[in-house]
Amino acid sequence: MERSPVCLDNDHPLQLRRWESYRPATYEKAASVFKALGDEARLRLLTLLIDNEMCVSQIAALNGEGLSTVSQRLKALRQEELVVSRREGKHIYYGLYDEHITGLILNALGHAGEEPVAVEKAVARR
Amino acid sequence: MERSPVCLDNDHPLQLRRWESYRPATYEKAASVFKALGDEARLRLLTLLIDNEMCVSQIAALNGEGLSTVSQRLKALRQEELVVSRREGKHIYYGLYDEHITGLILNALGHAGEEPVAVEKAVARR
DNA sequence: AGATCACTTCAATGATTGATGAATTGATGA
DNA sequence: TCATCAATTCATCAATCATTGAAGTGATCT
Repeated sequence: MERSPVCLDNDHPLQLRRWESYRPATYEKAASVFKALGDEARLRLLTLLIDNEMCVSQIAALNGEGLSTVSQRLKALRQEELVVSRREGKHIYYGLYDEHITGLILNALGHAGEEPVAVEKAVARR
Repeated sequence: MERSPVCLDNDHPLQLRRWESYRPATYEKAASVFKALGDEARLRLLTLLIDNEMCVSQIAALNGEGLSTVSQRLKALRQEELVVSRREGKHIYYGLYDEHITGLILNALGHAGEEPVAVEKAVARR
């Protein structure tokens, strides 16, 4: 690995309390949830489930996608506890895990939907 | 592609208002922000920046990593407007883009840090 | 101006990831 | 019980991603 500069000699004071206060498993878990959300197809699927509890074949038909494609996506979301499933007759219905998930998605879409900000924003924020 | 079942014949009523109300670009942008957050190394780096505005070589030295590794990570975060940079003398200092980012990270870490929930949680929520 | 320093960009590599058809599971209905 | 249907799992392939050393950039200092 390349050598790091030695600017620490110049005595940058640091307070690492918050950074150190989380366990490795916490970072791992939080990152894996974000990763599950970080795919356009999965995010659209989650948004769809805000208004409608739906079965797998419905979702597949609605988007013209394969069953296994949709099922794999739902598996990823289930593993992160973003959705829950429920069998009813021949169908398995999926819905969002809880209201916290709804808030997370709507919040993100709300921010992403805003117009591009001015270049000066990063400076003006202080 | 495999054939979809035809359960739509069974007449599932749907209301797609919210799902349809977002533009493709909105989903794309929101997903790409989540994707940037969905990497453990980047998430740790962001958390570090909550308490400390830091220069690249400081970060690298703190974790025993290469300069270019850290610089590439910061580039990804910059592109999603999660961090801002500022030159001061020989150093370039990085900090979080705004307080909204701080809230997003702390919220996610807070949830991820909770103890594993009971199996019945998904049922009990209704 | 020339040298040095902090950082960024480039390019190559290995590791993950998402989509997909085929095979499988498990519940339902004849 | 046997056939059917919805959904899942498996295995493969292409595409994307993170890391890393080397080369490049641009500001600072003498």
